[in-house]
Amino acid sequence: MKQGEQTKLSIIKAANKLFYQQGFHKTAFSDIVKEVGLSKGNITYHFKSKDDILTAVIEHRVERTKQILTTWDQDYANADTRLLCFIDSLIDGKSALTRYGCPNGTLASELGKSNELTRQLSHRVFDLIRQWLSTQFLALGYSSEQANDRALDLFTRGQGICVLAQVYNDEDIFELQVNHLKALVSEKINS
Amino acid sequence: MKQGEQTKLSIIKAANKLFYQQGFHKTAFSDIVKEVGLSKGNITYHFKSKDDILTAVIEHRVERTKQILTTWDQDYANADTRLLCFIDSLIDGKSALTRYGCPNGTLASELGKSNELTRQLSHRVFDLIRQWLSTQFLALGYSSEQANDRALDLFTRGQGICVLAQVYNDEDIFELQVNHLKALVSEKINS
DNA sequence: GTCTATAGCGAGATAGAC
DNA sequence: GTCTATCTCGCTATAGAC
Repeated sequence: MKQGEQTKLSIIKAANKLFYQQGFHKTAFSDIVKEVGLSKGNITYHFKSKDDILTAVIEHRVERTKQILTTWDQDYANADTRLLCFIDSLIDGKSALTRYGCPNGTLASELGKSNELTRQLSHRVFDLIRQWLSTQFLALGYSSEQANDRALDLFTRGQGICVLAQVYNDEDIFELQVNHLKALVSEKINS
Repeated sequence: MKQGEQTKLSIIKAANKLFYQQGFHKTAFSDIVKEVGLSKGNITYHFKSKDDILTAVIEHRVERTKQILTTWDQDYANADTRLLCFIDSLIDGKSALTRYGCPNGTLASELGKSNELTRQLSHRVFDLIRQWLSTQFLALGYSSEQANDRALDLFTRGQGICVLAQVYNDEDIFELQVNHLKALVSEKINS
């Protein structure tokens, strides 16, 4: 990787972290400067505005999500194992998810209010995950329509749990509720 | 109501609307000034800072929520009717809920990241609703523990639906998913 | 490609007349 | 209690040296 690309990536990672932990509007350009440890001018050289950084961050999240889903596809042969793997990944991230909410959900909530462009970008991450979930349920033997319903339901509940757990700042609520989601995977078809 | 109180209320209502539609950090003091139609100095006379306005807005939401729940308690005798009324109120508000998300959920998501005080204030609105839901399920014959579970589940799903519907900007997803929630009320006990 | 310096604006908050 | 005028600061963005 070229030096410029490396710098760009470090900026994206720093911004990604701050947008997640503080929110987009609360995060100032100077916060990113501090976090990444380079000069303000240098960052502006790579991204001409804060909105440009935001776009890059969301693109980065899209790519990262693709990677993870592909890895799961490669590592696990069975759809139910994959789905449980998805759910376990929520448990693994419970500390951050409880403290800051879902990275994609909270960003979408914040930006969706005012910014149509970024709402559509967030939309893409959501689609990736929904489609992947739907594909797994399809492999489990559900009909196309049922699989979509299951995927949407599982996803919706995951988002809701993140909101509630954050409000109550309670990892136990998070873990308990997420474990309930496992029933959605193991339930009998047409039940 | 005294004149000062009236003015205070109009400021709170304007801020409430803007915090909902734009988010807290995106809403500038001057936005509130424009919305309420009074001078900047006058607003500062009633609330010395933006954070003060925020606190008042949340208090206002708490009181408003109490009012609504009390009204439902008075107007409907049966717990299942009350619960359906809650769900129908979501359908009624689907346009705004899809466009801007849940007022309490999105505010909590935004503020919970950084501000412990306001996270706890949001917490109060959530508790009111959760407790009320739990009370209704208790009246339906569920055990105390089951009633709490049902309430949390219903609430969690409602929040998740708001997030998804906002991301996709799709009122149909919203209405469809919310209608699914009615099953939680009419399901047989211990099912 | 990275830096320092600064421009220009709008934010939140204050002072004081009426 | 409401207004106008103003202050100060921190924000995003730009210019130009190295």
